[in-house]
Amino acid sequence: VSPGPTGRTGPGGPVLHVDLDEFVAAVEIRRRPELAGLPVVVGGRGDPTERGVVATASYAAREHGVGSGMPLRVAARKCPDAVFLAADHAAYDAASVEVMDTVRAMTWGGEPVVLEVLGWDEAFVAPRPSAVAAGGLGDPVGFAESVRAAVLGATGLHCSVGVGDNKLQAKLATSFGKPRGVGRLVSEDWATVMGPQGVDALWGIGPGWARRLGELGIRTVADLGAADVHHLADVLGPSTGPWLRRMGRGVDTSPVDDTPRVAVSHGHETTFQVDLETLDEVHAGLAELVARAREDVLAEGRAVARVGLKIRFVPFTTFTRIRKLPEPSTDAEVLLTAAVSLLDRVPTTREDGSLRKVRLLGVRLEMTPP
DNA sequence: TCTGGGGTCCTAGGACCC
DNA sequence: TCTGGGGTCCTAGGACCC
Repeated sequence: VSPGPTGRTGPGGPVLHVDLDEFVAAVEIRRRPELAGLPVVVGGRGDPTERGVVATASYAAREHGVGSGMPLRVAARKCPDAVFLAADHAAYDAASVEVMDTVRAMTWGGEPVVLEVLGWDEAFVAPRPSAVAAGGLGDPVGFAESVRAAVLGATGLHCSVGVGDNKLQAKLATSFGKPRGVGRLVSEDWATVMGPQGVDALWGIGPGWARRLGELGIRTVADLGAADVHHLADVLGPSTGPWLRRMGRGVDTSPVDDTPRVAVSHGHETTFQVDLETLDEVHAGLAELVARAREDVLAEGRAVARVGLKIRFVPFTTFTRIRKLPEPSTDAEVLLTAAVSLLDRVPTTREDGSLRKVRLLGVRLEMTPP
């Protein structure tokens, strides 16, 4: 793992968004070539009769209507011949490092690129400000093609690349390039390409915001860009309102920033294959989750400031509770005691005093700043 | 055929203090 | 004769993303 030199770009230069094609499925197919072209579904423990959902489906599986977030049982009904696999996080971590190291080693305009990693399979890429100022970057689309070729050559994995004048545009452009291609969306095309689309086509606007905006009569990206900013701020918040309007106009001034992310929290949660029915089982479940989350925190040499509990009862009623510790701690007993104590703030019993059936438990440990 | 798991950020509202 | 106005800390939960 070789972190690149720290840099960030200002507005002005081109921005690329690199997104691996069917990443998780592609990693599985790479090590098992006999799966190529077959419907492959990764999720849960790889058993479609269990509780779990699809994490990634190969393009062949998507042709059968299988998509991420879908219950595995549904996927098995839609595509009985699919190969179901358990998620192998370590393999995806390793493949991701291969890809990111490959891109990070590239130069653009004679200088190392700035690479901002977003997750396993996505990154923003920009030229350094000094390279922008010096000119001679060449055609960004040509550079995007060279990124695709480099990643494929070094890792055997295909990706798509978006080219834009900022991160928002580049991110959206990638979908125009998928799969195995380059898409382009720049400011001068914004109104034509994005204006007529629904607001939920934007990155960061999901069903919730789309519904709230719809109640204000704002349905398209063009509507959003033309909305009154004071009204949006009043109704949606002083920070969210203006942010939404800027998005409607294709404006995004956030830099591509390769400063390593500092984790805020670590957590684990489990949906049980069989609902828990006793308090002993719940305590044992919490002990397991606390232990796993604590290992992640210790691996970073950090301490825990707040302990969070998530509990989902049958059928699907979910509560979250969180508590600040009197002082930061990594002590296993302290963390577990805090997690268990949060159960007292949740309605855990039915009218007859018996425990409600527990479908999911989760623990989240929020850390002090490093 | 019921609805994962890992995260981040934002907002609202209550408590508390001056 | 109704109960100011900030500011900060804390928690619950919504919303979104991969």
